[in-house]
Amino acid sequence: MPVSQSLHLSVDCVVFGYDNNGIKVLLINQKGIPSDNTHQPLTQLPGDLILMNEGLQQAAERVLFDLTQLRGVYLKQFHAFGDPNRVKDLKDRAWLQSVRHLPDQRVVTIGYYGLVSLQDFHPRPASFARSVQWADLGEIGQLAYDHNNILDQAFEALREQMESHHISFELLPKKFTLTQLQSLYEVVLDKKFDKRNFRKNVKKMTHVIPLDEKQTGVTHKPAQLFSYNPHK
Amino acid sequence: MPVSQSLHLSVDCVVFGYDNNGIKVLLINQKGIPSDNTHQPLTQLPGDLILMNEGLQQAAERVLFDLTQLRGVYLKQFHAFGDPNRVKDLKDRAWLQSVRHLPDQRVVTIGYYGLVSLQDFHPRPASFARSVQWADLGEIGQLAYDHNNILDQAFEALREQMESHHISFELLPKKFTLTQLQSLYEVVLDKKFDKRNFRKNVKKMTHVIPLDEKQTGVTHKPAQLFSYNPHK
DNA sequence: ACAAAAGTGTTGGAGATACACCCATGA
DNA sequence: TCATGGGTGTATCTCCAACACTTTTGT
Repeated sequence: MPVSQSLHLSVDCVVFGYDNNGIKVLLINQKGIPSDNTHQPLTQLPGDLILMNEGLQQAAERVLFDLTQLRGVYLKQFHAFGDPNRVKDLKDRAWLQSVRHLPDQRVVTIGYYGLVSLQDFHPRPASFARSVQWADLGEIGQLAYDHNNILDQAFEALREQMESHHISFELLPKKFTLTQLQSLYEVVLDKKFDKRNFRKNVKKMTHVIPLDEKQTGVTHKPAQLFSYNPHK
Repeated sequence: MPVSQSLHLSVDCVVFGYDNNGIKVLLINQKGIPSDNTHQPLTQLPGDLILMNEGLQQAAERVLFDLTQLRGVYLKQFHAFGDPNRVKDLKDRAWLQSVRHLPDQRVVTIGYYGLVSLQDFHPRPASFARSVQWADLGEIGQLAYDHNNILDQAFEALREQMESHHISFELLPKKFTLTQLQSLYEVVLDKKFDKRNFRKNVKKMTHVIPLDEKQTGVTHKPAQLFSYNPHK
């Protein structure tokens, strides 16, 4: 019986970055392969094989760090992708042959997504990432493997989480103004909200707590900062 | 680098069964091991290793069929479980040694859940299942591996799906009365609904369509049957 | 004093909730 | 004819959406 004796398992991280100009995604560019000029280095999500003794969540965090040096991003599992041919595409062959011992092996991957404030997280490439970029969600070209699909489903998951108001506040910046929170909602859900109504709703959420602290360095009335208490 | 060269991947199916008396779960009892009287056959969710050339969804459907002979159950992926020690518990060792070539190997599993009407689906044990049972959700003892945990999370996923009204109607019986639908909601969400209000809401759902058909064989006014159109 | 974003209440309407009686069937 | 669940409408209330001006700070 041909069971899953030899199957690779990976994690892929879809890290959304947020500032006042919209939503971006963290992508890495593969290193070129020195002795191969047929290889077009592709862009992909940060992801790699898991190690034998680490948990899945742990693997996602490690892989994200290994490739982009980001730490402390809250990652949430959203889906496993296991099409037997998901890494068999021609465009991906040269690269896989250069980085894997068994490049033809089937790879099942577990997708994680996260959301960070662009001001707080500054990725730097490492390992097999030649470079790292925050790419605009609207302007993503072809990615390696089935990563366009993974990205779409990750964004869908993020959106659903916000819509259902089951917000993991782990996904949000630690300190924020209500205007920032509102425009995050607006850009993710692609909807406008009324400022006063939005604030009324936030005040009902007992896990959103006002701090004794104000914005500084702004050229207008400084806003109150808020934080969240995940244990509520 | 110790990568995931040798790692097993499985699927586990959490099939909830519904009739007017509440929610049940489909469990299988492991066969005894002839030459081993230290082995206590355990109860577990239907699940097994995936094959090399099948997709994950396909694997879930096949495994469910192999063990319980059920076909046509709509299964939805909800989470991957990958704790490195999830199959290392003492209680599971004897069994794994009897069924696996590499019993000590790490196993990552993808969880699927489904919901069926108890009247329409009659499982029969096959493969390594000695017997099959619909167990009452409130009365589940210790299961093999981390299956108690998987079960809890599956029920949580089902509940969330119903709460958010993103109901996959694939999960519901093909033909149903509004009272049946209501009491399904009630038993899953553990809440009572008002009959008239519930019906008003259902009438707004354009994918719930009334049939020209009535209940038969009941000792009271026969109810109209409804179905759903998933393409709406 | 001006620019720029922060902050704040009220009202009308839609949608949710509460509630009780007649109907069709099989025994 | 009786027992059983099926099926229906209305009044109230709650919650959500719409809406505009004053406040605080830096320059």
